[in-house]
Amino acid sequence: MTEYNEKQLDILMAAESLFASEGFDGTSIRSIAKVAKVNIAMISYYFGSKEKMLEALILHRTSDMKMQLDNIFKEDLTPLQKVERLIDLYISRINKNKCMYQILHFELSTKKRLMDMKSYAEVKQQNMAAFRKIIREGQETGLFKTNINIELIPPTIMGTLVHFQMNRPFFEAELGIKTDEAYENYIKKELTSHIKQTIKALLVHEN
Amino acid sequence: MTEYNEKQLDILMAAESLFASEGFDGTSIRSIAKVAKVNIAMISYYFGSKEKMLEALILHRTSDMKMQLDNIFKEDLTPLQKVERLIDLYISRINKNKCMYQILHFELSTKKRLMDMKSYAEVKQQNMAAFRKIIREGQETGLFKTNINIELIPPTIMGTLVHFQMNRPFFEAELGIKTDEAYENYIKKELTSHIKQTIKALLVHEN
Amino acid sequence: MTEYNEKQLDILMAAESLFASEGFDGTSIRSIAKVAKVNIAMISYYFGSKEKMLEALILHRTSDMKMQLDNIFKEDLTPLQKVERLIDLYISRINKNKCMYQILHFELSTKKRLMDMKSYAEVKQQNMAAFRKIIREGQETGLFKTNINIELIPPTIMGTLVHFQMNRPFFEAELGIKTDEAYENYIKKELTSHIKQTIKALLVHEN
Amino acid sequence: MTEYNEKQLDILMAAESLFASEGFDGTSIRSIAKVAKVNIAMISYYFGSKEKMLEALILHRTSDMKMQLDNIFKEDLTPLQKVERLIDLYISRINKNKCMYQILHFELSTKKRLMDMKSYAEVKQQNMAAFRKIIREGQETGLFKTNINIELIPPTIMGTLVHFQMNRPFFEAELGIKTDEAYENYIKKELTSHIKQTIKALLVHEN
DNA sequence: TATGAATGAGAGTTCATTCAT
DNA sequence: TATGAATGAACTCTCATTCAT
Repeated sequence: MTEYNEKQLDILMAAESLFASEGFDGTSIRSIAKVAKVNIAMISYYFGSKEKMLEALILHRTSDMKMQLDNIFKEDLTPLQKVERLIDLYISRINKNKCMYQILHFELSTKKRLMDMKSYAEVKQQNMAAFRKIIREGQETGLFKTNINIELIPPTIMGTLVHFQMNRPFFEAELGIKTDEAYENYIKKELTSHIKQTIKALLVHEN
Repeated sequence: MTEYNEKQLDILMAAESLFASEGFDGTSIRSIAKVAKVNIAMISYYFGSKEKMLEALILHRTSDMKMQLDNIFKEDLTPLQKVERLIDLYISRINKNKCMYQILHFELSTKKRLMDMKSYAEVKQQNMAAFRKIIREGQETGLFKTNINIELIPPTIMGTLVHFQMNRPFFEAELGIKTDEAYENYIKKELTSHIKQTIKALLVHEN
Repeated sequence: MTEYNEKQLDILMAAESLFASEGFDGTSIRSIAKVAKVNIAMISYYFGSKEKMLEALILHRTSDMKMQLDNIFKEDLTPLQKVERLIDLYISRINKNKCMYQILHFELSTKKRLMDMKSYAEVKQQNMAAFRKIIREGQETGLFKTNINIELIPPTIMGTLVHFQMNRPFFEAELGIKTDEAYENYIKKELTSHIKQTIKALLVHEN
Repeated sequence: MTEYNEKQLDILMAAESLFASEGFDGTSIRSIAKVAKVNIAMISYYFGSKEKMLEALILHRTSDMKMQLDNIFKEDLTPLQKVERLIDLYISRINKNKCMYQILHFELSTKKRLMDMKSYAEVKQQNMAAFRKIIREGQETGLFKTNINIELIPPTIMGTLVHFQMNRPFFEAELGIKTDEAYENYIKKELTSHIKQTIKALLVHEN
């Protein structure tokens, strides 16, 4: 949870944006330095290396994510309401951290990054654990079906959302959406609603 | 639909594998040449440039995908059976072309590849069209619900599957899977079953 | 004085044009083959190498030049008339062989071409000899001044002409000339006249 | 008029010498780096690219040339003396900047260098203007002939000189000159004298 | 005789990083 | 602490040439 000074944050934000749009290997530290308006040597100087800066960036962002779950459990909600709240949380988080998810999504899939992904793994484990807890709760009270594979619920939610984000040009054409705003709106309304409907159909006995 | 000779295919397959695991920018033509056991100059010689080789690769693979849909419509199946067949087709296709999907997934998401993605877009449009047709058929016969967003069904299927593929290390740990074979098996059985169950829950009225 | 077949001549002419405009090192055998519409391997096959083709080209063109001098001496002309005829011959020859002179001009000045320039040197020696002969003739008959450096007359003629050719963009601007035709015309009239006037002033006593 | 540090000047001088003897395309940046005893990457680092370095070199040298003309007009000389002084200036300048003239001479004649030659063109225009001014002055005072093409005087001077420089091997043989020193001496004495005599014969009425 | 396929060498350029200050 | 200068390594691509047919 190291604290970064302003220049360091400039670098991280420039890197985040560039890594997301150009990929890690496709981004040179020169371009990062240019966007962040700092000296080229600063990156190695502050973070040690390009790779270590990526680690720092991921750590920085994922540590943000960690402490948002607990609130859901504090309120007095039905299991289904909790699931819906969790879906809302997912979507808003991914929307907010689009760039970071883009990076994670790709970098995790290449075998060469041997970096310390513990932090991110923890976030995912927490999510999984939260889901498991809520669903078991719903199953115990007889609200939720029991013949379901709990571990595959989060990938259904996340996967649908991420797929929709990453194939944006296709869906823009398919759905006749033209502006950034309209796309974000579609996600917030239609896609969110669809995902909730899907998970609900999977979990809850019909009427 | 150009035909390639053996060496050209060697190059394309080496590139496919490396691009998938290292990314386009992370892969040097030297490493491709090494894996394909050809001279470095061959890549430029055959394909013009690294970038054009990627285009050729994508074209080569996506043109493969195009002609597999029709069979489903020829058989005499219920709409639900057709949907399930379609899901099977998706999964086997993605499993078979893991590398290409990995590449497409990333390259499509970076803004810089302006290459001709028509071929791939057509495949996706065909898939979407197939789904639309089947689901409308099911709706007309009263089997399927009508309050669903058809366009978001394919991303649900694809997204779930791709997410599971790309976060493999996490799910391996979470599910205690250790071998490649076991992971593939899990996809073929549990994940396939989960996706079918999900889509069915979404489409069909509970009895 | 080897005879070349049609394809070989195509190659030589393509090479001549490209060498003149792009330089020897700036011209690839690929581009020559393209312009000449022959297979790339033909150049090495016919001429042995790129360098040897240049030699062949120079030999081919300079051997053309060799046999044009004698006529002047056959006619019954005054020494001054002979000088003027020689100047005309120079200018028409350089105009006709612009490309070759451009090439020679450059290639001769780089130290690295160790090629056999005998043929071209012979042409120059012949020219020099012709001049010497004519001027001595004029001096003996008292028509020409005797305090002149005969060896420096040819470079004065050639130099003026070549300089005008090679700084064409500058003189076009300076003289307000806009078309190829007008430039050629200027050479044929004004420049030729100027050179003759210059040489005459140098050689002949003002009456 | 940018100032260059020592290493940059090393590079420029190495490049000048190599470009002159090998041509631009015939010179690799590796060889420049070797001669200048700097790292290969320095050339791109300092000048951006090989081509830009050539531009920098030309600009550097031509800007030197610009400010040498004025002195002639300050002194109290007859028009003929001024012409002779101008010829001396030309010759010494070309002798001093042999390499640069060699480069300019060739690069200007290939169509592909679209670089900013303004600086050099200005030098030439200044020269032309100086000549025009002096000759008109001589014509007005009745010293110089009026039936002459002023624009063609500079190319006569320059052309003769350059031709003599570029065909050095031929003239060495023809004149029996064997050393660098002797050749330079020949230029300073015989050639200079010949050019002056030529221009004088062209301009001035005999005795 | 003629050629498409293939190649090693080398081109210019950019890279992440280090070093002296 | 901060940075401009500098660098070796690696990059993609093109070169003239050769070889098997």
